[in-house]
Amino acid sequence: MSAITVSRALREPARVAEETRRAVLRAIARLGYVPDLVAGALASRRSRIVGAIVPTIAGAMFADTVQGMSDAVHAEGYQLLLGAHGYDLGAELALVQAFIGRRADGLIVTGVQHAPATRRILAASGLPVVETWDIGRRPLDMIVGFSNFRAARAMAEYLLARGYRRLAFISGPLRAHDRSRPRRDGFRAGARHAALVELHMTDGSDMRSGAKAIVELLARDPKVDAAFFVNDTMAAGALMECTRRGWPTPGRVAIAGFGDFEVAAAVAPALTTVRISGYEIGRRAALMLTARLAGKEVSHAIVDLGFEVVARDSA
Amino acid sequence: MSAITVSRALREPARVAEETRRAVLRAIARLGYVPDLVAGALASRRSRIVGAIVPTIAGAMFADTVQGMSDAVHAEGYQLLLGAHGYDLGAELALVQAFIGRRADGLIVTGVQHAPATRRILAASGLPVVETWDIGRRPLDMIVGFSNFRAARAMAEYLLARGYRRLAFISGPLRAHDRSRPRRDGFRAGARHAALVELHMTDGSDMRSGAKAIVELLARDPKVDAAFFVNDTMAAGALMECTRRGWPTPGRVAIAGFGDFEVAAAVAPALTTVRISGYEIGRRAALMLTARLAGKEVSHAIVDLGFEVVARDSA
DNA sequence: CACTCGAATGTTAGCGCTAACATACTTTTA
DNA sequence: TAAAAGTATGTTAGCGCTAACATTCGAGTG
Repeated sequence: MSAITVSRALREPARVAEETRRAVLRAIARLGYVPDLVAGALASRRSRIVGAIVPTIAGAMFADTVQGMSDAVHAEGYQLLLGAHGYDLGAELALVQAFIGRRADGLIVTGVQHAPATRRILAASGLPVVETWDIGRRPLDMIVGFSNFRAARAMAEYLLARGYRRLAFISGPLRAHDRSRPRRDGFRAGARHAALVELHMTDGSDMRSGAKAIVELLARDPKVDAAFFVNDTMAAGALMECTRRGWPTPGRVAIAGFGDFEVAAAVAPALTTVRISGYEIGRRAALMLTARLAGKEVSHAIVDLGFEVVARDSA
Repeated sequence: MSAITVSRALREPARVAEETRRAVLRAIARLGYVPDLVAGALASRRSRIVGAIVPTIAGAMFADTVQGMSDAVHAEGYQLLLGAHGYDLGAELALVQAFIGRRADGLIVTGVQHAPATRRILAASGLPVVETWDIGRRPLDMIVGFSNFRAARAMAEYLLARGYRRLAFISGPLRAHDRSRPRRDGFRAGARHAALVELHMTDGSDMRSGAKAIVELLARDPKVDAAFFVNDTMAAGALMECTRRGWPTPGRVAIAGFGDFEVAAAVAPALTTVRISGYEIGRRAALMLTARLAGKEVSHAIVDLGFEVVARDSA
């Protein structure tokens, strides 16, 4: 029995006689043979590896997305090579190069902003790429996400419709290329007929930072009646701080978040937020990629998963 | 200039004349050459890939660990191949096989319980392995974690010392091989002189499940005066539910969690919990592995990161 | 019954790199 | 000053697999 027969028995069972296939499987079990996928990848020029790049894994935001990618990718028989760039476009470039060097069959990246060198290398590689977590005008290739601008604008409109008149936008550090910026711009657009205060915390976008922010905000401008946070983690932190200080929400100040993380529905009062599904973004991105790799025509190369303003008790 | 010179210029710059090295780098930049790490891995029999297997990526528990592994692994010039098995030992086996097939240089797995076939294959592979999130008597190879048993026991002792007399242990589904079991056993051991109620929710270990659990618990046994949850997520969910119902914590019932997740310090009242660092577990595991791969003698193959009962307001 | 055809299996070459050994040339040392 | 020891680069072979092209053989066809 030659090597190629074993190879075929494992990869294309239909092209091998039933009896041969069974003999191969028996021999493999007996010998504990584990096919070398590295050698296979070199010979076939397909690695069955998907590279994924997120800003950060920790935190509710992208952990779900990574889970979605992981689930979908494994279900399709691929492996997930993961990298986090910490909001550094240079680090993103390094990861893209490393993943291309690993001969990943396709890449999933976060956002639509990339260093020029990154765009160039991706284009030159000819690999299928999915951008996520945003919808841009000219995607590199495929894209799955939603409009951060419109989502934030919808929240501003919701707050105005509820009668709030002096709004605040609160974010963590505003990096050049994260999702805070379009959300701020969208919120500004929606709040253009109202007073708007902006506060950018420099020390993170976590619960502690949210707690600090709401105190700082109301000290600076006590008349603010509704605060929109760039994510639910910050918003929940702020909400808890209000509880601690006995400030009723929305009585003293209304609070809204973004993301509909698990914590949003669970806090008391429940958090008004914008629902988007990080898991679904990851899953769909992975499925689009593997479908393309399977030679299927991906008709919808731009998938807008949309968003939904979820009205709860806090605003 | 031969291929090997290019290879050396990139991998061992010191072994190539300065001038040659510069010429190589110039040519690489001009041609846009990206070394094929797959071919390199095949030839050198080292892939510079670390395989990591966690039960789940979503949720505060392991996302931090994955982040820690990712950071450390990239800093050492490795790539992270990630898999999640969803608490299924068969899926864990499949991932181990896939990662060995990918010729990962080493593996990081979660927990100390593995299918016999998994242990066999890992041993046969001869790869360095780090187990995490627990401390076992006979590790496969290296291990970094803490004693879930002792941590939970310490919490029981803390609660008794605070004067609580009727304790409850609340977890999600008790799987054969997750960290709930040693925590339950430890809590039992610490609570042996007190009344103990156990409640295992079948529908998850998230905030919603925690909220449901506390209601169910007090309906079943109104005299319980302190409830210990298997993780902070559940505990925070319960805490919020109490707030919602106007049950003072710890007035009506004391609540304690596990993990010292971000939410623990942020909720009101702040959550009494057991502090352990998921990030540090991931980071240390990765560093131990890469140190071993670099040929360094890893003297402490068993790293107990310990734990700390953090007394806050809820218990 | 020679012939085509298709199913099952085999042979050959090569994927792009690097380990190991070889060579050319320079510097040090006895 | 010739041998020894380094420094820089090159040559060869092969890592373990699979694409592409044989080959074999039995079944169906005219």
